[in-house]
Amino acid sequence: MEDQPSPPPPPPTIQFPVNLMKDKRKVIDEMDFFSDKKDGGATAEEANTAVHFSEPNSMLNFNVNTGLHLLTAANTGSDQSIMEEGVSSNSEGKRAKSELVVLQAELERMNSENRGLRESLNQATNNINNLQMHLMTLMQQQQQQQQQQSDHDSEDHKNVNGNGLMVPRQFMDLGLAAVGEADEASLSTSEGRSDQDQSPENKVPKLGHSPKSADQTADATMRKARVSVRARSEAPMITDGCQWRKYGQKMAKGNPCPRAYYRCTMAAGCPVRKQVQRCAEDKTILITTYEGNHNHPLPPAAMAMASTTSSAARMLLSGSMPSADGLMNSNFLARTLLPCSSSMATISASAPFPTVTLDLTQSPNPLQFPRPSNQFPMPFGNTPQNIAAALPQIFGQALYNQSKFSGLQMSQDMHQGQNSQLSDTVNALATNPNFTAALAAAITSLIGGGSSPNNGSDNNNTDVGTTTSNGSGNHKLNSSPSKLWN
DNA sequence: CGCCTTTGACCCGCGC
DNA sequence: GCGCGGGTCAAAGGCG
Repeated sequence: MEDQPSPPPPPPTIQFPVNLMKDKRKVIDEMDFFSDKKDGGATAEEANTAVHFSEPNSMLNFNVNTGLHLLTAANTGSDQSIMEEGVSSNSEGKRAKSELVVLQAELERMNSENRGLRESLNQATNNINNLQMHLMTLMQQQQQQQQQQSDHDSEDHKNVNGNGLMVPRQFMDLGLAAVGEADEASLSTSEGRSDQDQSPENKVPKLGHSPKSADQTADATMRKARVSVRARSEAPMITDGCQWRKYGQKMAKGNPCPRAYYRCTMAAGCPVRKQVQRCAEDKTILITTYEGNHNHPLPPAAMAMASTTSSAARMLLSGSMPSADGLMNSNFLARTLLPCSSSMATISASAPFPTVTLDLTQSPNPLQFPRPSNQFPMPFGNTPQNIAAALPQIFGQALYNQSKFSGLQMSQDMHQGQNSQLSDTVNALATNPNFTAALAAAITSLIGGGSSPNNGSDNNNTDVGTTTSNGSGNHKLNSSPSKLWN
């Protein structure tokens, strides 16, 4: 119904039918049978329109509340007016009806317009979130590069495992010897792992059960590391930019609401799963649990959650191998890495899998962290769309803090010195109310038109083997990106 | 007709 | 070994 250019002024809704009627009348005038009726009707219409154009808005109001107004007029008005209305009650009723129709049409039009505006607003919000995400990813990349550089510069402050990957000393000290390798495996599991006809990744045995290789252990950990998001939402699912397909639903014990299982269908064999369940205590709270890492490039909106889950998994890997020490360390991490949101982010030791739980239901604006210079405020509300986009910031910051905490981070001065442009950009973002413009400028200055935003390698996507012919028998996957954006 | 959801069956791990 | 619960599969049906 876009044929009408949706004119802004209200009057046209009244004018249109008039013109149409006049035009039609001339044509139909040939037929006597219709001409009589049309004349009668037309006169009534014309009378209506005449009234409409001659009368001020008060007339419109009068017509809106026709019935009530007539009664009040009957109570207070003169007899003459009553008589006149009685005589012309027919045409009055017609006029009221037509006006009602017109108003309803107007209301409908405004509703649809409102809908469209809301959609575009959502889109704009998503775009902003995506841009934020890109900026965050770039920052993380830069930090990683600096970490690698600092690795060469000051080796006495770091632990380097056999593969040359840096491992936070803090975590190594807690007996997490496999972390480094696991981390590496998780980051690039596609590297020549034509390993034994390994069971599908979703059937990885529980950790520590069998003497698997470190790679497998890492895979299992990455697979099992989970990010749980609690958010208030009426929607059945939070919008995270990914394309999901429901593959199961179960009644979970202790919760009257069923738990739905989704798998990412943006690429064949993508191991990412998510579970969606309403909170038993408060059904307005939606609990979404993510698991795994995407093995494909993602649209910007989806990179948010991908970055989050991957970052969370890495954080868990760094701090919570399934040992008591690890889990204790995780809780320590949760408090340390997310100091301003201790009630918001928790790492569960009781869950069968290491799980980061983000509770976004408590604070009215939980994303407004007290922050160092490289953290973003989130000028948005706690909507499901924003939650997804907010998470990578949380974990990005967590990773940043983690690396800094573990002594891998270069000094803040050095960091800022090398990233003066970045810091300026971020500060501009933080202070500029015109966030979108500032963000666009920031991205432009940062990227300089160089990097492609949708490159799957620029986020935390683990390149989990595009060749992994997911043995889970999932062959009905569709990779058509037809509904990427819900 | 293809894609998606639904839903019962099945598998697996774990505790008793 | 058995039952329970979580997770996944896959046939069937719905929908656009």
